[in-house]
Amino acid sequence: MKGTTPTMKDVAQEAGVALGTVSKVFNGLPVGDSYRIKVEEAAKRLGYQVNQYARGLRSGKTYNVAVILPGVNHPFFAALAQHLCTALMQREHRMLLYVTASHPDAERECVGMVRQNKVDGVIGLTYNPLTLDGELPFVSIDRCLGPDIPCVAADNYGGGRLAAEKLIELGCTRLAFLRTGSASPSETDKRGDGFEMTCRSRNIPYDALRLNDGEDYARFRAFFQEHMAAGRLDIDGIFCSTDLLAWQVQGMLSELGVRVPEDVQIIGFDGVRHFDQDKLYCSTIVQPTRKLAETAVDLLLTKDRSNIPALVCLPVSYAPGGTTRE
Amino acid sequence: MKGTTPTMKDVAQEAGVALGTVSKVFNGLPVGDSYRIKVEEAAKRLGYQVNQYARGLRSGKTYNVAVILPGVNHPFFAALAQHLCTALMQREHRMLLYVTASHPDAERECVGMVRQNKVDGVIGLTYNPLTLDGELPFVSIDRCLGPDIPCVAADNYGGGRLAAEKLIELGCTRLAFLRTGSASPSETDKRGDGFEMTCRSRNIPYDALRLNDGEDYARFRAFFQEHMAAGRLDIDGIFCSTDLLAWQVQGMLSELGVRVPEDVQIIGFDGVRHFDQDKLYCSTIVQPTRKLAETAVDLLLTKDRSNIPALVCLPVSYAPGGTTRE
DNA sequence: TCCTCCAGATGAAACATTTCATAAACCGGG
DNA sequence: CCCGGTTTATGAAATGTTTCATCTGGAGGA
Repeated sequence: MKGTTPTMKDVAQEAGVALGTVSKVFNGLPVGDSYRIKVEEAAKRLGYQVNQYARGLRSGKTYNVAVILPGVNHPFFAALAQHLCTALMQREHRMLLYVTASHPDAERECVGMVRQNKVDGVIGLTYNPLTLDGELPFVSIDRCLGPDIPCVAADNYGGGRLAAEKLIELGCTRLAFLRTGSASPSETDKRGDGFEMTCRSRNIPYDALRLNDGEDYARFRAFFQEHMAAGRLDIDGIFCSTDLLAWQVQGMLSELGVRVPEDVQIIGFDGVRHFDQDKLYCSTIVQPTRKLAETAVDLLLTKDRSNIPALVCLPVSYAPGGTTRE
Repeated sequence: MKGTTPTMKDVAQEAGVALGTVSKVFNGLPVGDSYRIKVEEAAKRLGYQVNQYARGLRSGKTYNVAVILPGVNHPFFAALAQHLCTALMQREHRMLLYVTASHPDAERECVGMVRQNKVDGVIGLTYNPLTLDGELPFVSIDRCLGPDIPCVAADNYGGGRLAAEKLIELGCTRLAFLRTGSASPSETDKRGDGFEMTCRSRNIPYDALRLNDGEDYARFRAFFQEHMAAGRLDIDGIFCSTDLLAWQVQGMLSELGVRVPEDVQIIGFDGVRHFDQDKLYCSTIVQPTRKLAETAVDLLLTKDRSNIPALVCLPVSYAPGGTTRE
């Protein structure tokens, strides 16, 4: 017992081999079997663990990955964070989590800390393109930031189509698409685009109401009141760009005395759940959160960074959650 | 432009000073003002950032902290994670997040990774005592693990008392305490203890139903049915050990045709909110999540580890959330 | 003018690893 | 048994810090 944590040199001495040999064993490089065994046994005897900081210093590989999220309070981000963490750990990496609260300043600050910390790569769901200039492998989740930044996202367009198809299938004849401005500009729009395309091709009348950044939810309320002119809502199917919005719309409608799903059916987007339980907030288009996380990690850790797809689009699915007639 | 990231040596050269002087500047050690300025300007010119791995290797200080949580899906844990992250970043540390899903195996695995990663300390909300043997500074959140492990927790006992007092104040005459077995054994019990003490001292009749690990929620349903013998519920105030439970109890009661808060008032515990919005799930005893996180971080980063309090107990508060008459 | 001190700057050594040029070991074939 | 050729182990150099023993310059006293 030396009282101090054992080093590779100690292991080499204990095993009676050279320092470099021990290094190779712990990096999976080819080593003669007899040597490998000697080293492994010596390491176990001493309780040796690789010092990640020395490794990081010398080789640049640090085995940890920075994850930048707007927050972890929202269940979609929370699920993402959780799956990213487990996916990374399965691949022997650690997750360095930065939360930005969506402030560009905070995001910039994170980039500084990320660079300072010398991580192997960054997985981010951010608003600004994060000026990493290709210094570091970067994978974006749910936001296409540029041609040379790989992005993994749910099939937002297809999800929009699916929502429209479901509502029509469930008997709706007059639809609406509601969207908040706080979400990213490009991706959430695709949900609306898919929705509108389907409505048009099926010849179903619809309204689309997009809130700009900073605008109040009051506009939604006004929208509903307009459509209640005849005493009852003249819309019977609503697609909301997020479950959060769908949840709030439910509140507004119940205040107005409109019943869900009897009078109007609502479909949200995300597939988030109450607590970590099963219950959905509403009928919804479910994002494949786990698959998103795993794909992002795989993409990031791919050795050959020359031919990486610019966009991986994962399929979504429909799940009834009480705000539709099925 | 050298094409490679600048090192301290580069900064020293650029500033025309010695290597050690640059080091001192970046560690806040005393340096002559003229030197300090020269170094800071040179560093800015080169865009220099301290290499944390070299620093960690040499000095043992790594400026990152491991945070071990059962999960990040539950809004209470999510809020905790978020506040821990910001509190750490404010103190120039990074958060290495490990999620365990409450499996002892996963927790053990985390300890290994933590040790291997050479972090400055660990903040954990875990089930098992995490055999760190005082190797590393450790702060436990919400669970008292032992005499030499500092713990920061909400005032669970006081919260239980507060819940009982509120219900009584709001006119309840027959109370119940419900608790799930999945939460930690000791801490959640304190909530019940406080509740029962107050009921007893105020001479209010009450039932207490504690679910053991693995037992089904069906027992709660059975409990309610028993108490509906007279056609209507003979209990008019319920205290649930968590908001999650309160939420599910609401569902059961609405199935039974019991109205909340007209027939029975419910108070939960945690103070978690829908998404990251304001809306509470129920009337509740609010945990000071942010304060918990900040205290844990401060405790962990305290230099002088000799006289650290074994338990810091933070005050809770009551917040009406629709399941009480105020 | 010279000597003594002292605050403060200096740079070599150490930290634990990876990598690479070199050396040793091994294996067949003549 | 020896000799090329190939495979595999070796250990010194290098990575970017911090630390500490040493050195320097300047002020103050005689």
